[in-house]
Amino acid sequence: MEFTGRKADIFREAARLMRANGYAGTSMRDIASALSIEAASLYNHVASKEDILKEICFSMGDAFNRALQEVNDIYFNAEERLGMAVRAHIRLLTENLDAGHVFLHEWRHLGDPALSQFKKLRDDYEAAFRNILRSGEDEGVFHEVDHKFAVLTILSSLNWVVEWYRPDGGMSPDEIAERLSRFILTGLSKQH
Amino acid sequence: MEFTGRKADIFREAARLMRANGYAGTSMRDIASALSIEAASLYNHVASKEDILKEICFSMGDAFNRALQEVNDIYFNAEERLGMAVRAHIRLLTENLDAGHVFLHEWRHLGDPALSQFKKLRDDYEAAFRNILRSGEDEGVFHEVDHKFAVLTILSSLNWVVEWYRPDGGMSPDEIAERLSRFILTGLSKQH
DNA sequence: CCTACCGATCGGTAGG
DNA sequence: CCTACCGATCGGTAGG
Repeated sequence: MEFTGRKADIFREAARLMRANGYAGTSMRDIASALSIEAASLYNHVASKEDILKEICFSMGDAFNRALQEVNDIYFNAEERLGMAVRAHIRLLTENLDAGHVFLHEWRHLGDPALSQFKKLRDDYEAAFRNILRSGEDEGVFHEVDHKFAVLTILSSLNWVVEWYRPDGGMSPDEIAERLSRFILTGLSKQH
Repeated sequence: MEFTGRKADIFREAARLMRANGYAGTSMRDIASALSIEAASLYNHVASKEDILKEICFSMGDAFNRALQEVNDIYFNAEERLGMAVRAHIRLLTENLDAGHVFLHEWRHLGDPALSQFKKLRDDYEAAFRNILRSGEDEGVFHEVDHKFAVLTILSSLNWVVEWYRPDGGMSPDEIAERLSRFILTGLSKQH
């Protein structure tokens, strides 16, 4: 996240607490207490609790879209672009585990119009991903599949990383991305 | 879920509300109101709010383990067993979308000792799934992969179904299971 | 960034 | 299953 100073502190601690206890389970007093200030002082930096959620969700959503845009702007073949997209996705999630979790699960606490904007951001991302699958078919290297279904399945296996990834575990983010790419491309079976 | 009468009503409405608003975002008054009774009346049927969460999480966890046990008890080859396990998993989730969502995401609000018991239930399930992959390698039909990593990836793509499945959508649960099995086995690529 | 405070709502209990 | 209620905590504001 591109924030600095006090605001960054607030978003960081809020994301950490909301990941652990959910949006409704995290009070403004919890966030303030983590920063050793009073709850009322938070309102000098943010307008409301939902404002904090908005900033976290949209900063992550923007980062995902920018990263995928970059991958799709350069010319590479579909398999290379898939690998790059997977790596970028895994890097963003593993470098922002707390905000990533909030982005993936707590957005449902947004109210309109933020909720609709957020869904659009997510739809854009999925569309850019489908784009890669279509290229792969055009190049004759990917099976013809239901793009919507395939992208949801692929993203689900990427997103679950926030549930089990540990920075001090045995695998680096790029190693995880590499294995996921291979799995997405070739599957489990030897004979098909 | 195997409950009947008033208790079943409570669990059903609680799961629906907790899926939409999270555990902390669902009050006992919300649940009572959905049943047109007073909050205090709920305590004639359940001991506490956490008690409701416990029942939902454990009834789903038990159902998943029983289903997978059944698959593994019958003799079939690994590829058949994988297909049956996937189908059973998708059926359970799509038939219990609300409870499934709570099972997958709200368990973190459990306190010990329930939390530890729940994690054990989940670990048992993952172990039974790894069992299938090991059989597949022994039979020489599956690639040798990191079982822990592979099972997490497979389950993630199955679990994401609760996020996008709509009963009135175009795909039946068994159709979804069929496509997921194929994807898990063969992946996207034509040449590998 | 703080003190002091608002009305609303929370999980839960007593007693019937 | 209800009325009546408890102490605690909630998001947020006024005013400095």
